[in-house]
Amino acid sequence: MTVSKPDPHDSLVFLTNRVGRLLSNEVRKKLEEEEGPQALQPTHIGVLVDLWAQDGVRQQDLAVSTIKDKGTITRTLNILEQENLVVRVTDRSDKRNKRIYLTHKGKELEHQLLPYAQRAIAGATSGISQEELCICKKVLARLYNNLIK
Amino acid sequence: MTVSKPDPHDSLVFLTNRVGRLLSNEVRKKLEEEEGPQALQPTHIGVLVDLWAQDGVRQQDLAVSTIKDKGTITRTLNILEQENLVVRVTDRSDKRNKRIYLTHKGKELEHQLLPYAQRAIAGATSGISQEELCICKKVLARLYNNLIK
DNA sequence: TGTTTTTGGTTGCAAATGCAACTAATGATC
DNA sequence: GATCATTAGTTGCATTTGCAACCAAAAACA
Repeated sequence: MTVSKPDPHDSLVFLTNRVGRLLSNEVRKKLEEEEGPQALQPTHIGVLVDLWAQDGVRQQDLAVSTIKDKGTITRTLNILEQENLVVRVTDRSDKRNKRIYLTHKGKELEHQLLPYAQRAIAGATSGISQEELCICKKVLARLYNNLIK
Repeated sequence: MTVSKPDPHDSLVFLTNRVGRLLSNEVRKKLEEEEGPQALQPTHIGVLVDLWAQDGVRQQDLAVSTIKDKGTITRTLNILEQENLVVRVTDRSDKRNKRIYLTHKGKELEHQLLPYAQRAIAGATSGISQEELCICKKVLARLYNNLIK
């Protein structure tokens, strides 16, 4: 009986990781070309992305949603706070919690960054049909939801 | 004119990065549950994955294909060599190049690791139709090919 | 109410990473 | 053939990361 050799490059684990990193690099590269050296690390942007979806969340929530250690979140927020992109507000009803809010500058940044992400995606998706792309995103979203719980 | 607020969570950049990391973590977790603490880091496995597809390549090729700094590859290979998973062979016709070959142990590892990856994928893809999954992978593969050149 | 457990956030430490400077080998140009 | 430019790999350094130990606040329980 013949068993076809499994191709790792055909695996979802491989594909999502590589495409993810390549896309991030692409965004970063385009950003640097036009805006000069970037202080913001991928993780910093990852945290911001989650805050853009919803702010006022706790550090612990960010750790879970960004899939990072909570110590990493602490330090990332130190930097974002220095850059005046976010503020930490201690929860008065439960002083263990710190709620993270975007500043005006932090909210602005989304609009600045978005075009670069869109351009990177546009470049990468050229020659791929809209329907298939749409299905791909739908599947990824379902994978995401399956995995975060 | 109304512009719908862009949802970062709907972006390919976001989805591929998160799903990729979640899947990798899943594999790692399952692996540790059954095999105890793991010495191999994600990057190490990433290099191995490329070697499983084809070995005898140069360090520089690995740096490009794994999307990592070449210094990182040097150090990763130091560890993989210590673990007797790969060997470095200086190219006789061009002494700058070192060709990386899998050892027997290195080749074996693919078969050991694969079930964990497959189980992680099976868990994540439950409830998703085969066709859609197939399209998703096809699109990711095309994105990958668009991005690496 | 007093004690124990749990939870959110911070910090120390060791390992990993990207960048830039460096060395060695090859290729290009004169 | 000597000199200069390029390429592959290594190394030093500063930054990032995850883990584990820690502290403070709240919850659970007696």
